[in-house]
Amino acid sequence: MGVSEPPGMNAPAHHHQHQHPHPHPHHHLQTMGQLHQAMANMAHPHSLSAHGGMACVSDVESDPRELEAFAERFKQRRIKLGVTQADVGSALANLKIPGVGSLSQSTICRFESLTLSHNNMIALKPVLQAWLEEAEAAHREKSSKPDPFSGGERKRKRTSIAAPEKRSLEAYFAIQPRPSSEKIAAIAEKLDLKKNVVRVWFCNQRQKQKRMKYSAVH
DNA sequence: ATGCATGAGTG
DNA sequence: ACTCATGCATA
Repeated sequence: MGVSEPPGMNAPAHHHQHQHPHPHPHHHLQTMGQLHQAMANMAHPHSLSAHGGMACVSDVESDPRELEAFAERFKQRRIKLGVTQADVGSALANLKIPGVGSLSQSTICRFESLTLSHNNMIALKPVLQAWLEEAEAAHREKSSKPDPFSGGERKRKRTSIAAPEKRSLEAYFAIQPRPSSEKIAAIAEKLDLKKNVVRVWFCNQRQKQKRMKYSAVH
């Protein structure tokens, strides 16, 4: 696993982070810069109050501030170990935690930048924390272990919605975030896009609104 | 880092 | 048909 992470610099604008699953014609510096928002949430807890029985199935009690702090620490320590987001994702499978397999670079990235839903963050935290501990322990032992991994193949194409169309969609979304199937069809025709593309766009837009960073009062 | 997409689960 | 967690492909 000793994939290296080039000491990246941050460019405030846009940068790429490439964790090459396989050799590529061009290289990028891996960098990451995330603005930190200072959020002052109050979400306050603990009222140990007594509520009758205890039949609850989920009492996720983790404040946003705690998560934010963890994500930040996680990222720094991960980089310190010289491990990429993609490496973390695949290494998770080696932890053999029941019901936990590997994750993609995307998901690790989103965890670090808090662009996942609150529940998703809560669910992933213990797993990533476990990985981090293992990784740091192994690092101390420094028992070098090579890991020959090979790449994959290229497949799918990604449709891209042009800026003008995107602006229209945003306008529609503003007035109606959940258009009916027929409304979607109408929009699709006006913008000359496939109906399914429009439908998925709305779904993703809604999901975006629910991400930690933008959803919680900030 | 992020846009568009899939699939499981729910109603 | 939607939500939610997640990922491939790409900027």
